[in-house]
Amino acid sequence: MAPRHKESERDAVMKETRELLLGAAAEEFAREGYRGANINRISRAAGFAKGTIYNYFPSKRAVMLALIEETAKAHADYIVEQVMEEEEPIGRLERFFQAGFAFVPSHLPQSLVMVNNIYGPDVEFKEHMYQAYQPLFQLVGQEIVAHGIARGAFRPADPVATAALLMTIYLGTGSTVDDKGRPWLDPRQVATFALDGLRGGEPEVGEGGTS
Amino acid sequence: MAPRHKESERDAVMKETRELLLGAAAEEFAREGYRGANINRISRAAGFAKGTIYNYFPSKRAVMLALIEETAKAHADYIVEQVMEEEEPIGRLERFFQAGFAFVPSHLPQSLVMVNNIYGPDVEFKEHMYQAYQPLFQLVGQEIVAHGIARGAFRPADPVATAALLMTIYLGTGSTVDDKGRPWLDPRQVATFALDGLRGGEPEVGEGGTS
Amino acid sequence: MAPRHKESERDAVMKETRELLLGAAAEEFAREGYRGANINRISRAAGFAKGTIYNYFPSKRAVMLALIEETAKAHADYIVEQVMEEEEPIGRLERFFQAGFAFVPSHLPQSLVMVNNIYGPDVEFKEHMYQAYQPLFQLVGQEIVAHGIARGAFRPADPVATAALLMTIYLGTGSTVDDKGRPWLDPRQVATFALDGLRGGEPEVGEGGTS
Amino acid sequence: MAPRHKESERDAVMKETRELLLGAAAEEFAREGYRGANINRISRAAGFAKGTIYNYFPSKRAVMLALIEETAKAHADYIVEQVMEEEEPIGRLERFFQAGFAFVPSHLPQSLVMVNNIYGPDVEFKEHMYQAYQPLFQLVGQEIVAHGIARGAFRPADPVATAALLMTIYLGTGSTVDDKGRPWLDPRQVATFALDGLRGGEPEVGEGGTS
DNA sequence: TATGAATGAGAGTTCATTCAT
DNA sequence: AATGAATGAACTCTCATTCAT
Repeated sequence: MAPRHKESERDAVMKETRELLLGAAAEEFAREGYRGANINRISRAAGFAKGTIYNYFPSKRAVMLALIEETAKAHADYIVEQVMEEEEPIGRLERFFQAGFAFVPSHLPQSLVMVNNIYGPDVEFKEHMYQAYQPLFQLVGQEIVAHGIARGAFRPADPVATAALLMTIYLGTGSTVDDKGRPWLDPRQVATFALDGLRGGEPEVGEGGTS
Repeated sequence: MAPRHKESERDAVMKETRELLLGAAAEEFAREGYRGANINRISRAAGFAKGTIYNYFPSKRAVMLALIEETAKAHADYIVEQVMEEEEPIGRLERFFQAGFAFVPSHLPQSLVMVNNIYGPDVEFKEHMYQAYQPLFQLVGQEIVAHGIARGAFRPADPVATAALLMTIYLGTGSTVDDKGRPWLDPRQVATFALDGLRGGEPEVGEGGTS
Repeated sequence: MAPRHKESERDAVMKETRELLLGAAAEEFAREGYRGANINRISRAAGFAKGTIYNYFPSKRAVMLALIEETAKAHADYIVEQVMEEEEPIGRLERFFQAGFAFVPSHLPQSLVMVNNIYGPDVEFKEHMYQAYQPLFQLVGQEIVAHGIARGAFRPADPVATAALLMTIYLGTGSTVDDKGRPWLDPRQVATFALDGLRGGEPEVGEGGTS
Repeated sequence: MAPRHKESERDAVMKETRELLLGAAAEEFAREGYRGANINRISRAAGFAKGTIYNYFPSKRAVMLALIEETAKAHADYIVEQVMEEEEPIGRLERFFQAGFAFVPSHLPQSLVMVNNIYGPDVEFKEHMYQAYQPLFQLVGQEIVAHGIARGAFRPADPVATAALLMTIYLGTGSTVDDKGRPWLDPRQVATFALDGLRGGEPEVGEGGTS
């Protein structure tokens, strides 16, 4: 009944509203944590009345879950674009870290929220994170780790688990940039660690014993 | 007025009550996060009425701050005892990781809380963590990193920052042992990374370029 | 966006809700005192859920402060209307006392709260009372006291301070009408005192003496 | 069994402890009001542990009731001593006011508490005040008011009610000395009012009207 | 008699969510 | 689709009172 472009116009408006809400949510969640976040404040910060957010998400939890998904997608797009321009394993790994360290400040609230969820107490969010990042884990596992192992550049290891490790490292590293800029962790050094780790020296440290 | 034994007996009881409360707090904070934690539940879980915890700590925040301090102390004692039995740098580093990986499961709730604070949104807690861990950072920085650098076992790096990095690595690694034991991160591999990283291959990855 | 009537209709409803809440607050404060008053009970007594009052006032203190202001305004309107119909100083003073003694029973809870604040321990409330009553003090000071002094009907005295005294007298007098109607103080006699006091006989009682 | 003076010594100590507690209670009640007062703080301020006050008074209410009684007694003693030195009605009235205005600052916390109770919401305290002050009301009523009326110095009035009025006036006046010394009410002027009021000019103001 | 740890009812306040407009 | 008043569960913190020592 209504003209078709009206429909799609409304769709566009709704999509934009949704993005505004998720952006405001990222900032609120980053600043206050999930429990401390105020959903009314999110809706207001996005420029809407407090009830509006409930037209887009059924609950506060659903906002976080949606934010996790969106961020994982954006993250994956960003990483893939950068990594696939390179062919060599070492080069891909370097690209991966460059892209990773660039992603964090350019999506700071989102990154903080992700890290918060990784190490936070909420099991459902952790699980959702894990699911949402599967595609990226797979891709990094295949196109960087397995690729490098196959070419003999890296020592053998589980590709997906290693991908998770790599991402966790730079996400965590990037997130320790606190207000006062106190450098608990040094990104450069972290990257070096990771590269050395993948290339491998002798294996075996840990419970295994020294003998 | 009262005999001295009575006084010290009371002190002992109060000290134990305090420990019970902090133990219950660690579990609650680990399970629910700071914001989600219920201070009445903590007091009940420790075996007391809900008001009792306020005879020991003036506020919920104060409970967390005290827990951070206690844990940092226990952590430092634990690490130092293990590490100092060894003389060789590589041996010390291995001991450090063994002790670290052992500390986490033996103080799981406390460790989860620490990690949660490191990556959580509360700036006061972060700051307090940093302060409380200074002694351990110093010690690890001196007795492992600087010690190893001096003996040529490790490549040069800032000792204290490196100490923070090492601890963050195993704390974070140990804390991803979620309910289902899903191994996002593999401790052994992490330790290998770290050891390789300290021993060094070529430096330079990250923004710095290859030059 | 919404039609204008809707807006003003909502405004009217909110205003009425506010008045209901302040009315209930006056009764609760009068019966229990500020500290003893239960803000949930206020909201319930006004016909709302306990949280509703927080949509109108940010705190319990704010409710009291608003009540002080509203009452001072109502009080001033009431007094002014009565007093200004008369021209002669003595007549105005009589009108003032008539209006005052009539105001108290017709706004009994509010009056009790005011007196309670005047003689109560809360300095912020006292200060707020003083500020809120300034307009009435000024008016009574000018239109009754100074007016009467200028015409030679009253002896010279500071108009504003005298206004405060007069009001305090009838507020206090009216407020001793306790549940059992026990007449500690007799309004008629009080008014006589005040009139005689203003008209003056010999001055001087008390420590000083003008000689 | 125990020697007799030990007994009376203990009585003396207990009496002093009681006085210390009531003194601290007066200050706490004056500063915080009854509901806001903290009974533990009272016991501490008196130099004892928080439980000690319960060895002397069965409850917080009982502390206030005892304080009312003690203060009324002290007040009566003070007034009677001053007033009875004079024979003439006017002289007695002047003495009464002098003594009254002197009593308030020399027993400021107690006076503030009394006034607070007179105008406060607690009916039991009001009642207790009224009972405790009966002896003083009777005395002032007889020895000043009735005495003066009998000698033709004052106009006829109910002696006891007038006594209550006079006391209320100077208690209230003295109690408006707030922190900043803001003079809502001027003691001198108040005394003049009262004297004139007793001596009488024309009667009739108030609801009766003159017409 | 004095002590102070323990208790638990109760209060102020927050905020996710609902729903009539 | 957007609004915001209303709701009430839930939470932190206070403190009068008890009682074993």
